[in-house]
Amino acid sequence: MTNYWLIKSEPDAFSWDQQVANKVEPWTGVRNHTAKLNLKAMKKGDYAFFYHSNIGKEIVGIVKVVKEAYPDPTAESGGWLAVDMQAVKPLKQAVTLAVLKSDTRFHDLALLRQSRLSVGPVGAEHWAMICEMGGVHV
DNA sequence: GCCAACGTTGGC
DNA sequence: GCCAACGTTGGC
Repeated sequence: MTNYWLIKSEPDAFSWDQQVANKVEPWTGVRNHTAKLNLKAMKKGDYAFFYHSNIGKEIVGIVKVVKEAYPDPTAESGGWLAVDMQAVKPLKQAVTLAVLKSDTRFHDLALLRQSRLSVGPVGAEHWAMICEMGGVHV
């Protein structure tokens, strides 16, 4: 059973272009318990949207989980977790936060309901709709 | 630059 | 255990 997620990154700190260049990237630095639980629930092969917060405020690409949760090497303590993400493909057309907010079908999307959550789930229906809007299929 | 949301800290 | 103060995130 494949699950779908959305992960946020400020492009100033780590952008989609860097994700593509690096191919596989350790997703570290999550310091929020709700987000950590989401990381823990990720299975190898799950897909995630790559969202640019602050600058762009749009979904720009798709990544997949290639390594399930393991202790975050950037945390000295606290039991924080990381996963490894691999770039899959960019969206042909970025899907902006403004568009998602203006569409009532997305009102219960975690991204909109909890704006500060950096790792959140995406329902299968939402996933399919956003892929269609982005002009991609996985 | 401001502010809302929300998590964390510390006094009691 | 409650809650005020404070810090951070992220949209506008």
